[in-house]
Amino acid sequence: MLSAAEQFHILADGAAEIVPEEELMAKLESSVRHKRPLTVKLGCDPSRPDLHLGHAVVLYKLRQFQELGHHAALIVGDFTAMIGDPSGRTKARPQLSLEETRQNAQTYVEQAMKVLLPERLSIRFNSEWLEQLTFRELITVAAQCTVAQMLEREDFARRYARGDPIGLHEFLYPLAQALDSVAIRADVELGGTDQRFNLLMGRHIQRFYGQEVQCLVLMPLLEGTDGVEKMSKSLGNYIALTDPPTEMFGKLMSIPDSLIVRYYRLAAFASAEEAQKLEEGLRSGSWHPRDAKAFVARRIVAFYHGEEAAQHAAEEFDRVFKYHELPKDMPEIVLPVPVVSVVDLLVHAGLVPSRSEARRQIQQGAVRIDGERVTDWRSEVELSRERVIAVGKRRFARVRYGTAEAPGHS
RNA sequence: GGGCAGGUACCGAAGCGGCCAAACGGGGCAGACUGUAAAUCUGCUGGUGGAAUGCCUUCGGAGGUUCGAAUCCUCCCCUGCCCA
Repeated sequence: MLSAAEQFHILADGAAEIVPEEELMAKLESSVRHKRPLTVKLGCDPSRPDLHLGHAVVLYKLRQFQELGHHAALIVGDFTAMIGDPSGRTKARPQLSLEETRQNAQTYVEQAMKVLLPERLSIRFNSEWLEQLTFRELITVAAQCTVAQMLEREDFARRYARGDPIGLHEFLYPLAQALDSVAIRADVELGGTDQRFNLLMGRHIQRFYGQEVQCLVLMPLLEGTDGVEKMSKSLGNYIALTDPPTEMFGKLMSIPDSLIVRYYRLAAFASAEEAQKLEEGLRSGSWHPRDAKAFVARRIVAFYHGEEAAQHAAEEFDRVFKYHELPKDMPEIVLPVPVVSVVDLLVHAGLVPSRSEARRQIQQGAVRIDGERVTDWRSEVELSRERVIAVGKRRFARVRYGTAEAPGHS
């Protein structure tokens, strides 16, 4: 087992903030002394079971705790997910049935396991204790906070100032999360920096229950592929852990140069030293930004899909974008008619959502068939031989004529 | 419970009887430029349509007035502010 100081060094690496540092150090020391692993909590929201690289930043930190012999506790917020957002305003918290919650939790865990270790891991559902909570107890807990304190939370403050609605129950969610910490007697809670308030509430409420309070390890928020907003599914700037290799690689290549080092650090889990080397290389010019980005992308893809897939994805990417060749594999569509209009072709191939959109794309010169740009949307295509159609730079399909019946199975 | 201001396309926000599928900005998509990008410039951005001052759906919901409504009226739902 590593010394407390060595552990601290590893754990602090990459963290945006540790609150408070001395306390974590003390906990680690006591852990080493008594050979008692720390319980490290990470909450997860099963209403959105698709994990992306932003989640991975925190998950990886949790894994580091595991590697150091500590115990990871994944808390599935099934209770809050079941309640949802009664006002129905936020789509972020849809109301889920118990079954949906279970299912989502399962896929969540499956995806999380791409980063976490299966050992020293426990998965708990917070309905286990929140369901039992009495109204009396809820009021007692709620009494530990003032409205002014709640309004300190940045998004509440902002929404309040803007005159946006805030549901009363929203004030209860931080408390629920804090009660999770109480329930499992968390020593440490992990989260993104945007979770600071909620995690601090855990300390507050733990103290109320006379427990030793948790430390916070806050991880930086990873920007999405747009390079500005934090990565999130609703903004559509995310890279999912389940994205296939080529797609993952492609998305990674589209991030702005300014994020190369950051992604290397946060998404490829490079150490501070490695990141510094890359940064210097970029500055001195010994690393071409494009190559650096590909290097980072490859390392990330390799983490989730293996070295071979990463290499394949990199080659495929070069083929399509660098040398403007066709991708090796693209969807193959079989149409039951020998001749179709280009517009129908695009729609049926699923390359475009509507006929109007197909027309627009053609008018804008985005459509190519066998490399030939299509200029007239009224033209027709003969499918006596296989055709390769491309819409824009990244949408491809191989289309040929044949009977519609796929190998039947029902 | 009362008063006031609001609810418009993916988001923000104009429109306030016909010229509105609805200005503008953001986002998205496409083209040019590149290193794949970013930045920049340009175009497109409800559906249908061999493209029409056409048809269909859309401006919180339901009715109504009108030749015609996002725009006027009635009721209802929702949000914010103020008062009680």
